[in-house]
Amino acid sequence: MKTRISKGSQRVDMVKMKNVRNLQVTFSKHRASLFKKASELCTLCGAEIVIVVYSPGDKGVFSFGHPSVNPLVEREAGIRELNTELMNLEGVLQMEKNRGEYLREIRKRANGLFWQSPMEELHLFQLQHLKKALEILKQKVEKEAQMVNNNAFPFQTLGSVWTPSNCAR
Amino acid sequence: MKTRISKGSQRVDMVKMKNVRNLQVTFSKHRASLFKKASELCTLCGAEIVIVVYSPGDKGVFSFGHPSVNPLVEREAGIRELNTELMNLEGVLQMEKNRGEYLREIRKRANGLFWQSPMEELHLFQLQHLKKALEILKQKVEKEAQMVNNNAFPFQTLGSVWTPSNCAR
DNA sequence: GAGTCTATGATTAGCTG
DNA sequence: GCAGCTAATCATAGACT
Repeated sequence: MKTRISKGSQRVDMVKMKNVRNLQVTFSKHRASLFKKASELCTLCGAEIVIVVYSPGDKGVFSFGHPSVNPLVEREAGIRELNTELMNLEGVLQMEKNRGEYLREIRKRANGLFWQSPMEELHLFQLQHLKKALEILKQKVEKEAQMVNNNAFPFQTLGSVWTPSNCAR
Repeated sequence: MKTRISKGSQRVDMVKMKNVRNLQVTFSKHRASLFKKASELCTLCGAEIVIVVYSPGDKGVFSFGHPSVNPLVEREAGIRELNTELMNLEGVLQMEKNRGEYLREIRKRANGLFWQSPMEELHLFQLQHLKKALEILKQKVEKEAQMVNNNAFPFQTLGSVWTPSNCAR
């Protein structure tokens, strides 16, 4: 309660904001009020809102979602699955290459008569598996886009669900 | 300016809100103030924010993004690409099936000696193309997640970028 | 849909604990 | 990081244009 130079100037001199401590406090307060405003809008008008906030300096990620949605987690899961699928596809490619080499080698030595093996069926099975995985992945991405999870809980507010290392920024 | 019964009650009796007209007005006002608060938070603290709002009754989708991001459009594009890839894969599968039938048929009639054709190489090329497409798709999803576009424009506020039909909710 | 107006109450920056 | 404080500013429901 002493030497309050410019009390209550509020949004007038917001641009300066040099002090780090004050910046952090201001960020937290504004973030809280932003999420509060969002929840007001949800309950008031029945709207559905998703908010993702990257803190200054990329120290953390905060998200708000109603009626459901942890978009970060879901998206992260989607990326991980895409990576898995790519590795699967890589394996299929490698097998295909090996098989090609193998075939070429066999063809060099003997002509035909080695084609009773169920290689084609195995290969077909793998492609079908890959296709199924991609379809599931597609469904998840679509579900993420639609955001219809009708979660029972009114709001979700998550702080720093990603560590900066995972965030990869 | 006449018979103002309960002026200024503000957030006390927000729960009722029966009138449809007032609901619409309130939604617009609150949405505007929400985006304003978000932009304040951006400029104040250097945060990066993405907001997606589904209007009550699913009449439209509104989004706010800083420093870039039209997450809806990008995600929609991603889904469309996934669909394309799935159709490609479907085609590969069909070719694989046909090829299997063809091989089996040939094997029944003659033993070997038909394996000079470049079928394996063709097949390999298709898989490589598919893999490349998936990698590009993966990059886009990751880029979407990272949201580092360093757009020159300070803010983006988009109203109803999806029509309800495309929104598919 | 989007402004305008007005009284009222919420919000907030900077500070302390 | 959170909570409380205080004075100054802002936001907003409802009505009208």
